Amino acid sequence: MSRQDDSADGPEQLALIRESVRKAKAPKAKPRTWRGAALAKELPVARVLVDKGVLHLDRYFEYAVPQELDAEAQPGVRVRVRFGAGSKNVRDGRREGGGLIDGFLVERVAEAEYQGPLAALAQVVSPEPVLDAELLGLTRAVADRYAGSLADVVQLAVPPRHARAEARTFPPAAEPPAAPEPGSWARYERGAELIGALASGGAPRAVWTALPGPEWAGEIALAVRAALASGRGALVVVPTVRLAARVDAALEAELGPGRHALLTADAGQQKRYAEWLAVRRGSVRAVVGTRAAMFAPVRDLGLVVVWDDGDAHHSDDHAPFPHVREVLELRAARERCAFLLGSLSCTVEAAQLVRSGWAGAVAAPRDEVRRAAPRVRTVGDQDLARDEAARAARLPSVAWDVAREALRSGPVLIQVPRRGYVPRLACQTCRAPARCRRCAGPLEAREASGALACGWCGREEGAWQCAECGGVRLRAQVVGARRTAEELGRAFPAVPVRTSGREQVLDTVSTAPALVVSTPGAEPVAEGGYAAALLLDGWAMLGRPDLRAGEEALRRWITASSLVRSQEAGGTVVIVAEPTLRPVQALVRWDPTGHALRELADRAELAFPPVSRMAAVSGTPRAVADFLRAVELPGDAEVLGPVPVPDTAPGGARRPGAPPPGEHWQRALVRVPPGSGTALAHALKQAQAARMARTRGGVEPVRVRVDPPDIG
DNA sequence: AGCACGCCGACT
DNA sequence: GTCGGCGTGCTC
Repeated sequence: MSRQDDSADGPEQLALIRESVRKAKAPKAKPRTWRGAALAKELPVARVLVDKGVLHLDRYFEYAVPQELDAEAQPGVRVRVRFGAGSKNVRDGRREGGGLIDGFLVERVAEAEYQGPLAALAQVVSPEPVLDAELLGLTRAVADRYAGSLADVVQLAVPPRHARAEARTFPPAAEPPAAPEPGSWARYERGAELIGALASGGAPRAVWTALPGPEWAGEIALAVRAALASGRGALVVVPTVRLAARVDAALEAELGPGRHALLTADAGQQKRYAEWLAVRRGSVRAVVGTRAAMFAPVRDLGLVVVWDDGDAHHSDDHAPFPHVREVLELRAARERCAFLLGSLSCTVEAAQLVRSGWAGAVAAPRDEVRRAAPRVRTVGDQDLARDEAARAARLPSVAWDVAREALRSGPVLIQVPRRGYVPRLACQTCRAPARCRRCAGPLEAREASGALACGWCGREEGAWQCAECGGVRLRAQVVGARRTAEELGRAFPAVPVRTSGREQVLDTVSTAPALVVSTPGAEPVAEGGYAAALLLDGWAMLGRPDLRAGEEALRRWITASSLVRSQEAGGTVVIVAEPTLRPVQALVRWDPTGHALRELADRAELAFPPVSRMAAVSGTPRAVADFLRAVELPGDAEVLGPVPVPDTAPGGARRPGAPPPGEHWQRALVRVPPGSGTALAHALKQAQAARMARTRGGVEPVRVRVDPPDIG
């Protein structure tokens, strides 16, 4: 179909197209929308990403561009269009129905691919090209990576509009700062090299194992400054608002005021959009924020940084659940910029980046690590058995002694597992998990009565006996933060006890002696460092039936322990856990990278992620079976299961994304070797799209998730 | 998701 | 004949 020249009936070029299609059927159809309205002379067709759920995965819809919108209807702008079956009702010359909905103008083209008649753009909401070519490319790559829809990813990437913020004018960006000296980066092998490469416009990729202590935030700020010095922009993503504030302060100190933006979801809509616009318009060249900031439209990006990639906050909680580390990897590759993954600990994925050669390792020499880390002492089962005091007081005497001694010189941190995090009960003697006799689900102690019951089927267990060794005693009672605080308060009556947890998080504590009871992730920073830390109930953190249990436990211990003074300054950590366990040994030796490398080797042997790529397909048994039959998987794909999905998480809480109440779902895992991840995602997306298209004839939905988080 | 279209049975 | 059931398919 060719474009008509606009001579006699110029205003109606596209209407002619309509007529040629319609001629056979309807006598005449000239929609009111176009009557008298001229169309844009150049590129009169707009491709629009319509924001309308998952119904049409990644399809663009074409609209005619009226002349008066020609100038503003540029790629990337938000538009409003009529959409819906009602707009097809043109027989009597009326064009009604089909409400106005939002969308993004993706591109302008000369000719429509769509064979039918086009409707006109109703409105350009604002001329701000929020979804420009770069961001479109990134969001599409993320959607492809996760077998998700482009519209879903765009929703994560572009914050809601706020007109007042848009009307503001933004000052031009300040001149680049001078290149920094390496400073405390000199403590790391290849640290100075990294800063030098950033400052001179290079694009190094590094996995950085940070030394314990609070310096990491300043070190990130220094890396950002180096990237800015090269005339480029920089982006830092941290897991929590609290850490964002810390890096924010470090950036302020390094760059001075007004040189960077803080992008967090907790700011109000107006502020959030204003900051985002300041970045988009190039007024601000450095950004720190929480996970949504991973899409921040930084101009001429020179460096992306992700801090503590093991923190679960880095997984978005909206479909398709992209992970900050993965998205920033994509950005580093697409925008040819530097990539810095920093952590006190080390994930298997980070180890994999180094192992594969994609990134280089930046770490301190052993003796530097030993000097900076606290001394770590373990209390294992044998110690506990010999320790009658521990029985009575629920705290081993080593811990008492260390705490008493440390309280002379400063605060002591006590880390206790969060309630609800605590997993299944285990046999006192052989530590085998206690399982339900009927369904093999995890046994739990009922909160109110203390009675034993299955976390899956609810069956009560009156007379448990270990299936492995015949033992009849269970180890269980994890003491909650409040109870621990009370007991410690009685034991040290002269010392103030403070708690930091879910409901109230303390940011800092002073150098004065105090007992600080905290759940993981909520540990306050102590000025000058804690004199000691007690990591209680270590076994509970390790008992989770999760592939990541060891890595996660180590990460939490290291995070808490790194707030403690160095060994030289007398800092001590006591951990109540078996000294033979791998993560415990890694803590004692302060070797998170070694731990991750060993875990990685195990995963490779079992063909588990990240050495393979996995996707989960869940739904009713029939839906999963139908889906698996229809999907055209790559030849090297392997299907595991399906198996029933428990609708409660360990601990009894309804897990997010659980099947609708009353339905019992199944889940299959699909696994492919490295290199076939893209093909897998593509196949899943195709099958899902085909399914959506005829979701009417009683077709039940399936949920597809690439990189499922809870493989156990 | 809505909403219209279309191909079947009960009605004025 | 025609009104209206809901199963099917489309939305530029």
